[in-house]
Amino acid sequence: MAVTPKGAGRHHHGALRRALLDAVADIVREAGPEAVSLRECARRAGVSHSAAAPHFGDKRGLLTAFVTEGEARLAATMRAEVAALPAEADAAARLAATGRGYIGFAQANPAHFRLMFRTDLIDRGDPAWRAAAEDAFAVLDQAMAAAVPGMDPRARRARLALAWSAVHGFSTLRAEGVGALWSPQVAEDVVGLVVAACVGGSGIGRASVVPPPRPSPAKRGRESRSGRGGA
Amino acid sequence: MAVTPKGAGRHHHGALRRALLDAVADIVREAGPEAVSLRECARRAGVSHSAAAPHFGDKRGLLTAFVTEGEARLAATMRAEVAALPAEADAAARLAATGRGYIGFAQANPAHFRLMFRTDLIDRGDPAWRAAAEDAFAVLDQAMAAAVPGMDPRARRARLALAWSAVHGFSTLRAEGVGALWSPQVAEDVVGLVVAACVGGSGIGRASVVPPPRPSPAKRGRESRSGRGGA
DNA sequence: CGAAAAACTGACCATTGGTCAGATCCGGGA
DNA sequence: TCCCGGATCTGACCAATGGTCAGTTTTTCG
Repeated sequence: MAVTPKGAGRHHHGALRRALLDAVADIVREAGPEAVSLRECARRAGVSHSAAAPHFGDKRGLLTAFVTEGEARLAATMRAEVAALPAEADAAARLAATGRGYIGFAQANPAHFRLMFRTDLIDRGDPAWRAAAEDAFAVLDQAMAAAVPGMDPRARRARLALAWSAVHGFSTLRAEGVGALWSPQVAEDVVGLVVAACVGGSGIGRASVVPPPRPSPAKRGRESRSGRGGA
Repeated sequence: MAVTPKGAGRHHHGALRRALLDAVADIVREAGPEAVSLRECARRAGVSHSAAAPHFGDKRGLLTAFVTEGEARLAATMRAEVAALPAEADAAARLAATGRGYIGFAQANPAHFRLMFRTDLIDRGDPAWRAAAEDAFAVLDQAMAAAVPGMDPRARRARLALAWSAVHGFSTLRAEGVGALWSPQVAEDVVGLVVAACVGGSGIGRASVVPPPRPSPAKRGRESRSGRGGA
């Protein structure tokens, strides 16, 4: 259908849907999730504020579509972090990479991340959102399943909850501006501790964790890629 | 009402400040943090919406005062959980109790808890809020310090970040309605895992942790036995 | 070509937070 | 006693927001 150059253009404005979503992204990036208003989005897209209704229904619909893209990007970030691992990386290392991906996404897109968990602003019944959220969760779930194979359900669920809670809590506190003293190094250490707590007692092969509580100076594994310090 | 038995009343309304804060608490409890509006609070207190200004300045001031009380109650809840421990409880058990207190407060007051971390709605420069927040943090900080004495700074900070992130993430996801499948048992298990990860190897005296991942020796089979997407 | 369908506009409404002049009440002086 | 200063509160205004609706414009299709 339609030989219109952009594909979806009807009025003199093409792809309004995309333009509105981009406007949301801009506003969120510039001024935080609270600054997003239907009218400002429409203003930036050059249309009247009523023009969004045919595409998204209401503000909640617009924001739901926006955070749905966020879920997809979160899942992609986690998968990319795993894919960047050397081929011989074991399941624990892949679980750690998944956690780094989660935290990394939240750090790179703090406002977007915050909006993704504002359940009052999004429609959690939306099928597209639900699918995207479940897919993102599946990345973590499968990484955990691979890291602790054959674990009994209760223990496995506890570890899944721990891992998700830890990376989510870390990301949330950081995005919200609390605990500003936390550096990327701390993030790395937290992920290491989580993986260690999930896959076994203390010393796993790869996940070089911060040393155990003995004051004696144990060999602290040289961490891989956490070059940048301080924040 | 009441001819101001106490000393703070001037107009025909006594303690307006307290009445407004109580109104906030009611609204938050009944309809969530987003439903709080200056006008509705004033309506419930029986005054015009401008009456709040002399007491709180603006809406942000009112909410800041409200969440300041929340920080105090959070700290009190954590301390109470520790105090309920038998006298012979060790530092690890006290750390676990602190974590349970954090999660318990969030579960008992989900909307209040959510509001406490809406940094866009509160004034984080407010001295009273700052003091209350630091006091609440100190509870966790001191419990951790007692649990891992003599640990080097980096390792200690990583464990502090892990503990705070885990209990905060768990509480947030729960208050936000995500991960609804998580039971109190899961909360207990998560706290146990966190404490174990912080204080050392695996088995702490009191914190009954879920069993470690040693199900059976040689098994390398299906790892990708897909998990369920958490709704 | 013409009609139906969809996108979009502009106006209207209720509600919100903030501000302001002025009314009201309190306490402390003359 | 009378009256004034200061704080409290009211009612009115304002700008902005989200939602709705009738109507206009554009596209698509019969």
